[in-house]
Amino acid sequence: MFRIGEFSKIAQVPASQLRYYNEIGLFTPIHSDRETGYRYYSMQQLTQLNRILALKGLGLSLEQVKRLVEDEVSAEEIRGMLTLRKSQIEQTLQMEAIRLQVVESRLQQLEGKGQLQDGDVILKSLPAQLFLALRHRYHSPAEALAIANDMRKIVPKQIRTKTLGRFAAVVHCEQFEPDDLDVELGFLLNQNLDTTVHLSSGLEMSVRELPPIQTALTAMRFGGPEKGLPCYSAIGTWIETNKYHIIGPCREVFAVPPQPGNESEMVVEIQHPVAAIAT
Amino acid sequence: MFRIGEFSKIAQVPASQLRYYNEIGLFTPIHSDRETGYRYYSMQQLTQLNRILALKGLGLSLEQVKRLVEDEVSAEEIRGMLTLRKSQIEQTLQMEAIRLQVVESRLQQLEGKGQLQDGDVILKSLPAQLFLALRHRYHSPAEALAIANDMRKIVPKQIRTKTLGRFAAVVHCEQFEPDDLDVELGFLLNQNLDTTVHLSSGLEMSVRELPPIQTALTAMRFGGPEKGLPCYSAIGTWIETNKYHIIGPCREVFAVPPQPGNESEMVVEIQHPVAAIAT
DNA sequence: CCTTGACCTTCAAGTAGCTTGAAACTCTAG
DNA sequence: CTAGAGTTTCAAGCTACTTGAAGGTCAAGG
Repeated sequence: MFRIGEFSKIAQVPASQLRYYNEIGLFTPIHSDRETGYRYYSMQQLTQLNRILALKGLGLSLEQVKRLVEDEVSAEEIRGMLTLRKSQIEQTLQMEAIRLQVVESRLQQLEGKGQLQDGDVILKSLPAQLFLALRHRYHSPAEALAIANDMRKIVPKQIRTKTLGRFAAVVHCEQFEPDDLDVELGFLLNQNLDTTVHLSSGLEMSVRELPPIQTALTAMRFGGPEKGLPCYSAIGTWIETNKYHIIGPCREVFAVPPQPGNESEMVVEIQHPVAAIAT
Repeated sequence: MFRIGEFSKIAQVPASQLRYYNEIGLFTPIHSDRETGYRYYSMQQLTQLNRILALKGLGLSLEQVKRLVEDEVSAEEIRGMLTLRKSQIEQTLQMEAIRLQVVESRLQQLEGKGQLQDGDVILKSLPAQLFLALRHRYHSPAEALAIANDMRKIVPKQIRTKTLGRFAAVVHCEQFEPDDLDVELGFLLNQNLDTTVHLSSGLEMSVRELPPIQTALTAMRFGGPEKGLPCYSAIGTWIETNKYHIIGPCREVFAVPPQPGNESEMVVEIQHPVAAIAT
């Protein structure tokens, strides 16, 4: 039998942690002196402690570890816990990889420019997104606006509010030509859907997945498209000075959609997928 | 100007979080009503909030984010922060990858056996380890023991206690033959060292790195090598039933080294690198 | 036998980044 | 004027511990 200090040295675990595990009932000393309160551990307990630490090392919570070592758990449940944990790890792995990318972009940006904050352009990484939308060629901005209004009237009646995200646009045409606009309009979704939505014009919206964007350059536009110039020029300047290039269609996500009556109150996030030019 | 609820919907950030950011002075509403305490935000603040969320998304602490957006920070410092963060991410990436491996091993083990706990054999993953050691062929266990005792007397005098880890052995010989033991004896290290240590026999210990073991099968031995049989047989059984194989030399790490006088009190962790047999 | 110092005890508070809840106040539509 | 939605502050809770204070215990040396 060893007192807590010696046992902690042998097990390479801080004594405070052993006390804590005792407190929450995860790992109990083999004997506690009634009079003095001293905890006593035996070498045989090392095995149990190691098992606990191994399970904890997989990233399970102490509550889960406790259930596992107390063995009130079927093989089925264990499999469930581990499979869940596995997918969690896979997810963090992905996310961390993206973070690394963004951090690297930021560092590169620093090299070129010496500061982090350039006007109101922000570097982000965007996950994949479900999108209930219609891609169409419009011959005037007004035509597009009409369809958009139609969508914003019809869609919320057919889809649960919870499922429905923000209104957004993907701009497929390379340049802005007012009489030939190739734009995909629709709603971002929070869950998958298996429906299509028919508009009054007979056109049909369907669901597809927008791919993730590892590095997006974003800017906020307050007001209608006429306010867009400063944003686009800020993004353009950024791209030029930092030696990036655009690698996909631009997205516009409406934080505050245009309300009939005061269209100029809208707020839009402009998202441009970019990448550093290989050097 | 928007009240907190509406702003939180637009920004997609819970109101509680906005209140918290206000409390810690990270993101302050543009106006607070003196009488009612109501917080009011403006659309223009979306940009700032987005910047904050982007930096936080890189995994920086709110304290760090605060310093960055308050802009009391030089480009040099930013670079430092980001480079640090980058290496942290790289590290977690590595660790998570290993966790994933171990979880997968565990799951495979479940497939084969239907339970997690097999005697006292535990699955671990071990990081790379510095090792101050001497590899030598011994012609009897007693000879090895003598060298070990020599090491345990001489080394602690020359190396700081803080640097010195546990006493350990790597068993390079495939089978146990008492008159031809190829064993590497020495101390695990907590920091790198640039010295060699001369033993009284004239032999010399030097530092090398033990490679990491992604999946190790470990068992605890309480007592001398004569107590080893149950451990090795438990490990062997485990390997057989779970269709694994051994992929490297076995290690023995001394949690409680043999004390002259009561050698039988020793506690040793046996570590066997293994991998699932490809199916 | 007593003291000294190492070791142990419990209890409380602190960590990060929030979330949840309670009790009370404010605003807006009908 | 009132109901109900929205807001406020304050407190506590979450995880897995760590740190510190105040005080009790133990073994060795004088």
